[in-house]
Amino acid sequence: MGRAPCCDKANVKRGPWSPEEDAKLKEYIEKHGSGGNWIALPQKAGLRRCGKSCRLRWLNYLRPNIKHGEFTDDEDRIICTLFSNIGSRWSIIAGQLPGRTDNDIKNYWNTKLKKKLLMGSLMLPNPFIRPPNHINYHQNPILSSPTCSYSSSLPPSLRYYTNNTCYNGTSNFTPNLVNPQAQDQFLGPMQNYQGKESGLIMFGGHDQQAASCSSSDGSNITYNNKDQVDYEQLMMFSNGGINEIPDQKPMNLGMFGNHQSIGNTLDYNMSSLEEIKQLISTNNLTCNTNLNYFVDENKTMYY
DNA sequence: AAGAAAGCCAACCGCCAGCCT
DNA sequence: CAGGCTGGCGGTTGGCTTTCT
Repeated sequence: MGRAPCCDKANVKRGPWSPEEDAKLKEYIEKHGSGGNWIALPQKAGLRRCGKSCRLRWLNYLRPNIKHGEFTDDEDRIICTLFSNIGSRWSIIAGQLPGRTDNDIKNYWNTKLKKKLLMGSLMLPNPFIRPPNHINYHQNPILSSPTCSYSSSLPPSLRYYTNNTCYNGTSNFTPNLVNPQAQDQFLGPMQNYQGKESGLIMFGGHDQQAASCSSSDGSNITYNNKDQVDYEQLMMFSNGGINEIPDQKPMNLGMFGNHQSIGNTLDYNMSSLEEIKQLISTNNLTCNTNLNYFVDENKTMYY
């Protein structure tokens, strides 16, 4: 037997809220509060709506001090920095942006910010993306390879490098790039920064709103399932090499998109979820390479 | 000018953790 | 302790708007 529905769907109104409904809900909550029971609220307020719908309407639209309209550059940077640290924890991110809702931020990220970042119009205080003068191509065996090429239409700091020779920490190898066009989709800025190892940024995910990186794109980064990628294959695109990671944490590895976790067994000097939350709560939003990832007790890596 | 495609975002869906009985 | 209920959350959808051809 399936789960009982939270309301009688045949008898509740769905779709956009009318001004009259908004007024009823607002008036009721301002007078009585939600009473800690959203399921019972619509009946008390005289609304033919599902309790969940009321809650969402209140939180995302009606409650006081909601900020609508354009996001500022500062907000952009905070969202990107937090996303690179903790992933799509929209409610946590929203907690750092007074007046913004998780839904707003999620929509903004999916529709605009991801693209803005990709096009290079947003510079981040982020180790993934370095100003052009910090790139040292010649110390990077991938980027100094004669087979390396990049998309010149993008600014240097955001060029997507493609390469037929990669380095796995020990030796060069030729990856199995099935679809040459796919290379541009998953090879993010691979840069050498002040002697540190290169990073990889993946944009996109699997759904219609994601930019790229679908499992059908022919890339040689393969997904074990919707949420996981094969960690070692991902590492192959790191200049640093797998063996260097645990001690020095040289990897600037970020994932932008829907991927939530990467299964692995590496024993990092890890940052816990609590530490991440602490970081957020103290507003120390400067991106730190130590916090590009963390691993939970199940050894699932989060980005 | 009109149809198609892309963008945008409010709202919905379903899962899950935590509380309560 | 088990099971039901609820709120909270992230992912997804669908329809309206805007832009492109």
